[in-house]
Amino acid sequence: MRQSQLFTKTRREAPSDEVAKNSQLLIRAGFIQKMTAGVYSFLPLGLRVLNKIENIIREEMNAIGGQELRLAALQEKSLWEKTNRWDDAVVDNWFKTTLKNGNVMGLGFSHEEPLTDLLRDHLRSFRDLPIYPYQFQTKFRNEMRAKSGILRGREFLMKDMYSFSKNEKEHDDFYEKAKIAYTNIFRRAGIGDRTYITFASGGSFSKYSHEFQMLTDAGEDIIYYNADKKIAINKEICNSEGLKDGGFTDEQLTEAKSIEIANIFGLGTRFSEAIDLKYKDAEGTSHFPIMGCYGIGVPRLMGSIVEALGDDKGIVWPAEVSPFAVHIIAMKTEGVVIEAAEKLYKELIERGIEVLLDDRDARAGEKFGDADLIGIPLRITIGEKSIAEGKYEFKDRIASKDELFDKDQLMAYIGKHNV
RNA sequence: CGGGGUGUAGUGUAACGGUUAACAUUCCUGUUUUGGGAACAGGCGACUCAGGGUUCGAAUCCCUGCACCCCGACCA
Repeated sequence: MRQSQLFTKTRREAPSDEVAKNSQLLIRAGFIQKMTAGVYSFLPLGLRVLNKIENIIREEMNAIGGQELRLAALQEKSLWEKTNRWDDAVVDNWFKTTLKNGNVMGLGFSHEEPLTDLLRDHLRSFRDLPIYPYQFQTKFRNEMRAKSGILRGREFLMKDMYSFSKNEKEHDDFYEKAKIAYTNIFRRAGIGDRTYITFASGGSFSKYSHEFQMLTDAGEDIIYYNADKKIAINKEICNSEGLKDGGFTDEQLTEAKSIEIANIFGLGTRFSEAIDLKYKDAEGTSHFPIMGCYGIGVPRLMGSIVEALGDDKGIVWPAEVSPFAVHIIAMKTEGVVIEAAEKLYKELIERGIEVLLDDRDARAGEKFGDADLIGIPLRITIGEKSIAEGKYEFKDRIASKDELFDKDQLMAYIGKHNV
């Protein structure tokens, strides 16, 4: 991509109503735009990141047997009445809308009901289990108060997986696999070192659940964690009973603010019973599958990465989620400089590397400033100096200065850090 | 949903109840520049959120609405 053709532009200042670091940087760098409170549009750069994150999640879900599908966003009343989740007194963040014929429909805030209902058409025998359908879908939640940029929106993309198992053991085995998959996701997204599997309350479905909490002051939760053992417990259940049930012994626990970027929990047979989803075992007896639910808010993960890694100059993207792998800065728009930059640009693209080429007619300071703000991890500066030496000026986003590489070194480095 | 605050060019800010609503930046023209947000000159861009009211006169004061932000509660 040529930066001169990118329709988004950076800005020096964030709008005054944006207070959160994640949305300030993402708006300034041209990744997102706010439509209204809690509702953001994703621009070309932002969508690239969203798609990168989505693909990491997809790969990890597929790796543990997930099958992707896509349910409808519009939800019908009668189905949700079966599980007693239609009434606004029970679920207070529904968005509801009325059809021309007067029927009321809801915009899905979660999808346990429609998926369970869908499976009534496909699940017959114990041979059909276990199954792990999942989707990426826009969720609508009528939050009392949207806040913190893209960390808590009223409309957001979510990956939600649901597991259907024959028995508790089968469910537990998968639940553990899901934990590992999630751990892989956050490691690949560059925040593994500060994300903790956190023993937490199970809400209305089960006594306990597991949250993936990333340490950040921008978060809304408080957890107690132990960095050495990589364990944590949510403050809401950090009492003698919770500690005992979570298997905590006498670890030193540190209190910290954190954000819940994912949550997994067992649903038991609450939904399969209410919606009457059954299968027959080898003896021909009917049973309700044991269900589990595994969610990740995609924009929230994106915002959390910005919160965690961004510095005073801008965003710092980990390699796997960066909108581009390499940012080439052409110091001039004419002569040998732009020729050399174009040549490298094409060469890298031929090697399958995603490159953003800053070919704008702008001054060096502005280009470097924008590059820092946009946060692509690898930067190559093409100018007369290095061309004369036959070298490439290379800089990691978080390094303090450039290094001079020859072509082989450069390609080797990019190959090693490109994903 | 309770409490508090704020709405002025694309963005950030200013303007005692009193000129043609100012400054910076962005953007456009031109000249000179060209390795960490250049200099000069010129120019575009605002019914001051909406609707009422007070006043000789309202961006400014009052009322209503809407929107946004913050704190809290809530977050299946």
